[in-house]
Amino acid sequence: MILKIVFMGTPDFAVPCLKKLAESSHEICAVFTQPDKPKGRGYKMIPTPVKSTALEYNIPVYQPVSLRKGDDAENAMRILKEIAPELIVVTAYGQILPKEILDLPKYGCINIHASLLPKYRGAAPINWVLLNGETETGVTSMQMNEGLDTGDMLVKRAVAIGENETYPELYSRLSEIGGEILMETIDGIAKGTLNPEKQDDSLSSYSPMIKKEMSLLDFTKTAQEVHNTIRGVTGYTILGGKRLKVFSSEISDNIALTECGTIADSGKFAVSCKDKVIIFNEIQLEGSKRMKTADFLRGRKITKGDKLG
RNA sequence: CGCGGUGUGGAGCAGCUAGGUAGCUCGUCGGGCUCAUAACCCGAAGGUCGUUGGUUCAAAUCCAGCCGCCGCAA
Repeated sequence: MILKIVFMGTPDFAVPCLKKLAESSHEICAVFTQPDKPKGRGYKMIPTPVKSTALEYNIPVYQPVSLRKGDDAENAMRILKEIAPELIVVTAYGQILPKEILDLPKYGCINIHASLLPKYRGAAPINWVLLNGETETGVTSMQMNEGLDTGDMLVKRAVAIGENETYPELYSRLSEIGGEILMETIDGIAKGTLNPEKQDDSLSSYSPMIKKEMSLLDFTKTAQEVHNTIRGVTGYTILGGKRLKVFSSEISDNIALTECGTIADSGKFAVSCKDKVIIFNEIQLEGSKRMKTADFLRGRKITKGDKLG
């Protein structure tokens, strides 16, 4: 069965889903994505990843400012009614759909969410899973309702998280899985083989948006907590008055602890936390590019006892 | 025109403020030491100093434009 589908999504995470759809036999009538915004240095206008992908496949793109109010919302509603999709697929779109849209397609709207629902509902599940040091996460598809990630679950797949796995790595893995889950879900809808499962609200948790202050490393915390911050939101600290981003790290059991926030081993860029020493593996100093710490240390000497932060 | 940093042999950096022989830590190659080594010693190769133009007797260094990379902000 070939379905008429409208796709809604914005960031990289949604791209594998869109690609799978575009390469399937289904008819992708339109893509909705957030408006282009001035971004980056010099406020250049950058199209969203989903927009770029849609254009590659010659799918019409719509970018309403809002789906809930204003002229844009009315236009969007008119367009959607005209298209009359049988299914709307939403992945990390960044807008809340009004009930009118949820009820429009014959098969309703489905959403791909990067967590094992009902845990980690909300905007930033991947970050929070890492911040909390979870060892397992996954991707869930659901039949959307008016709540935030509260719809009935359709297909779910769990994956193990690596000890040192970082946000970009997990993000990319889960986005690929998202594409697979989506196709399974659509197959299930077409064949009528799905068994929607209600979410148990008593087990639910919520993952709010990430604030940038959360990335600042606090070496008075345990090494595991610092490590999880680096993994979850890419940590940063201050070295010689400059911002130092830390992209990846590992915890060491062999290096002797020194005062919190000081260099414990200058040959490895090891920093003491509350209980153990953490080793930075990949860093970037403000104004410079991202590099392995081994490379960094060739040009910039640090001394045991130097203080960060 | 949002603010700022940066571009030097294969890697990471110093040198630029007060123009005048290209330096450091590594890597690579050759040799030595060693039972042996990622360790140590000796030696070698490798750079139009991002690019274009300007000032100058002379520019990596001063001036202007362009390109690339990056931090902040959004």
